[in-house]
Amino acid sequence: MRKPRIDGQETRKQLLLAGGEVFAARGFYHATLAEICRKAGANIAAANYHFGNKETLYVECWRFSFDHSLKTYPPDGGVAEDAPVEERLRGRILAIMRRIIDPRNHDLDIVYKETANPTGLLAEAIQKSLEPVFRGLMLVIRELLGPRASDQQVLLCLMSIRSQCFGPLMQERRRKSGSPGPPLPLRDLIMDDVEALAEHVTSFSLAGIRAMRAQIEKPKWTRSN
Amino acid sequence: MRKPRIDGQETRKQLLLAGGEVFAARGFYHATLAEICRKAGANIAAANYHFGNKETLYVECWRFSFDHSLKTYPPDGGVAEDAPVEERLRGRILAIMRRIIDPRNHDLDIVYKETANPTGLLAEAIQKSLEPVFRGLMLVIRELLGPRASDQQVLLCLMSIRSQCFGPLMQERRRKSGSPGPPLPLRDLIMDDVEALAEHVTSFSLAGIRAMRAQIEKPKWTRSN
Amino acid sequence: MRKPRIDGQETRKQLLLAGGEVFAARGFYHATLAEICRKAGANIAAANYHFGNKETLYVECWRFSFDHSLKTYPPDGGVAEDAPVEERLRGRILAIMRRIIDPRNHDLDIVYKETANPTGLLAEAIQKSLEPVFRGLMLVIRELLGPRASDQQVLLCLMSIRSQCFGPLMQERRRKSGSPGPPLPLRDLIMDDVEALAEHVTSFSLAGIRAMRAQIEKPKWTRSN
Amino acid sequence: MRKPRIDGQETRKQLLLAGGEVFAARGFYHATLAEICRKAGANIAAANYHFGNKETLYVECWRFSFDHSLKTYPPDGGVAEDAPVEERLRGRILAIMRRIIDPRNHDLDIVYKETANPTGLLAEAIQKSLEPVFRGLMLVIRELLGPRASDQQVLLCLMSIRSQCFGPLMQERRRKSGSPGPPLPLRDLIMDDVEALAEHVTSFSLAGIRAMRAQIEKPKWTRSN
DNA sequence: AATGAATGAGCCTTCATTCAT
DNA sequence: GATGAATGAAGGCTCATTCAT
Repeated sequence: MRKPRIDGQETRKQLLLAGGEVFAARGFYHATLAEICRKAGANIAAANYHFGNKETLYVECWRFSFDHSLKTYPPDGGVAEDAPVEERLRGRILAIMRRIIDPRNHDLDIVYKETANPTGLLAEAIQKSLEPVFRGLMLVIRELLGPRASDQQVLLCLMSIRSQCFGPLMQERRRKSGSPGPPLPLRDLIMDDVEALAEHVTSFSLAGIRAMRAQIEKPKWTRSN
Repeated sequence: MRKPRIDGQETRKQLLLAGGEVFAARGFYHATLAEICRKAGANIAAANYHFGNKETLYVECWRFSFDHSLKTYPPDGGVAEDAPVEERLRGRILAIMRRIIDPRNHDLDIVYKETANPTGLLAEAIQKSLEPVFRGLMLVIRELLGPRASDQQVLLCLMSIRSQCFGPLMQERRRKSGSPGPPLPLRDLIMDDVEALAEHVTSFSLAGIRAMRAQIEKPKWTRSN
Repeated sequence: MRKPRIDGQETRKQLLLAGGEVFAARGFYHATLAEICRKAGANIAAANYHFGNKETLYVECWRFSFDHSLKTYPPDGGVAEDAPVEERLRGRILAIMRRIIDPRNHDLDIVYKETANPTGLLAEAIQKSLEPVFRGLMLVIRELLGPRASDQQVLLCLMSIRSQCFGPLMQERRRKSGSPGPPLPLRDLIMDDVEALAEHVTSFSLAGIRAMRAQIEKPKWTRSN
Repeated sequence: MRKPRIDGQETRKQLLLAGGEVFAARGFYHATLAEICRKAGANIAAANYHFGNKETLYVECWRFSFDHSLKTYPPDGGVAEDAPVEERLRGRILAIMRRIIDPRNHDLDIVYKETANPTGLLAEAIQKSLEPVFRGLMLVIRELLGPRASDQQVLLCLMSIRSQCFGPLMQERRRKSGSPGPPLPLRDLIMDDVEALAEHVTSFSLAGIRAMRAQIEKPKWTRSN
């Protein structure tokens, strides 16, 4: 009753796909090889055959998921480099949100779970792969804040935008995970229209950034006012 | 050789305190009764004796932690009801952040872990206890947005502020948990000064809200522009 | 269906006894907690409850076995300190052999298995507990060799005696372990009479030691002869 | 991408060599086919392909190792049959010890491990191949003991010599296996000079045998003394 | 009231073996 | 002839829970 092999790497790929799902849904510790292998249609020993142990499988799943994610959703959102800076900000915010919302995408879910219950196994991998994303966002923010903005001010704005992108993920995941109900009415309306959400975050943040720029460039009058 | 107990409820209280710590640090699934009981200086069977099972202990720990948290940090931040609305917003944002930062406070950590790995056990409790907090924040936002704002617009702004308050928590926790390093420089400077962070979130968000109000109240001109 | 507890430490003791048997029969790696617990009439988790892990159980079993062994068979064989040196040698040799032969004794079997497949867990324990035995034997040998014997000469004789004591153990164990048959005829006759075996080793070794002493004290004549 | 093989039997030979090493180092149960095949530069399935199962490989490895061992170290130590009997004893003792010490030789290590954890697979093979060695030694001993010695007396002396040859192996192997330190000082001095060790065992044993012969041939005077 | 002792379920991992190529 | 892939069995360990005291 051995399973016929269409491709030698097929089982491995199925394990990576199933692992991405399960690790995203449960996190490293609560995920079980049994569930992953069942979803992949493989024996429970297959995971250890292909990846040696659970930890390696975890890292490989994230890498696999991240690679696919990056291809599908380029960080610049497909907006041209010479487009207006507001457009480029909108593009980047939308790209992040689409990555988060896409149910076939698991890399950011895994990062989220990893942050909640750190294993330390993804620390390096996450930094290496997310830094470019945030660095690109930072350049856009710096451009919007003007040349006199300090590093700390740029980072504060980055935090604000970043949090608005990732924040809704928490609630969205609870909805899918079968939690009883939304904590507040109307939430679903928001979540079902990513573009509207991205539009809000963009305009909300643009206003915040412009206010900060105004304060930077006219500190005396602002105070005296 | 019985351990002296002035009050039979002392062990129970120690279990609630230790449980708050451990559930906050590890989440429901990864927390073990053994660790909780060890920290509480109690036998491993004490948890089940006092609370019946792990699940009940979990809910009780959160409730205990939340009650204490609410007393220590009233949602209005101690700002008078007749203070300017901007001050009341600043007060509420600062109150949330202080709750998060306070290392003796565990309720929001537990909520965070619960969101990452939902058990469903806290859904109702969280909603009942957090709703007043957000509802208070919503009233302030509605006041700032003006009478013509829709529910959805209020909720969008609530989401923006809420995310900016909770977002940094993720990274802050990673720092304490012994994760190697900050993903970006200067982060520590921000986290060590909660008031500065709250000030940023407040002014950043006030600008966002005001921009939205401007758009609400002058829809024609905005459109025609 | 919980097992009634006559004594709280009863299970622990049964585990130590069963562990001694199984570790002696199979060695650390091939011994299984399942077999030990079955023999002890305990659940497979009981071993981990009482000892934490297999390694600790291993060390404790050896210690338990060694303590009992040392009480039952004092290294001097019960011979008075002022008895003739030949008698003291005979007593020590007989004590070692009785320890080895006694089927209820497992400490030397465990040492033997540990030597074949070292875990490193017993290194310190063995040295601390066997050194006194061999040191006592060494003093007797030095007395027999005379004051002019070098350390190395004493150690060579110690090795000769020691090997003659332990050597037969190898074959004896094979007989009990169900190996088909003795490699040579008449072996059983020897093994069934420990006293005769000890007598042989004593007189054989005394002759060897005396010959060495003769060579030490009359080196010129021996050579010229 | 097939690995080039000049001779189809090359892999088989490499497996026998690698198996000898690993079985000698770990014994049958603790040795793994994976390690053997890795050392042999072969696929993990090669072992079962060539030998059917682990047990057959084990027996074949021992046979292979023993055949080579017997060629390299003839039991008589290369001493002529008409040499003095003491010389012939010395030759045989030295031959055994050299076989044991030679790091490329594994057959006696395998026997040692087999004795510690018997599989029963080598019982017949060992007897058939070791009996000639001990039988040769026995003839020499009988010659030294004289015509009036009983079989049992010959066997006792055989045991004494045999044990002195094999005994040090236990400690020597522990030194190589990375065990921390020698149980007694100066041991290394002894082990590093096989010839000196063999010389000691020879003269020590000759004295023992001669003493036994004296007792055999003058039983009355000895008793009356 | 409180606890030491015990247990069953479940997990990750190793390993010899087998199958299809 | 030879091997990559896959699998079932078994082992050590963790943990929430329960029992008897």
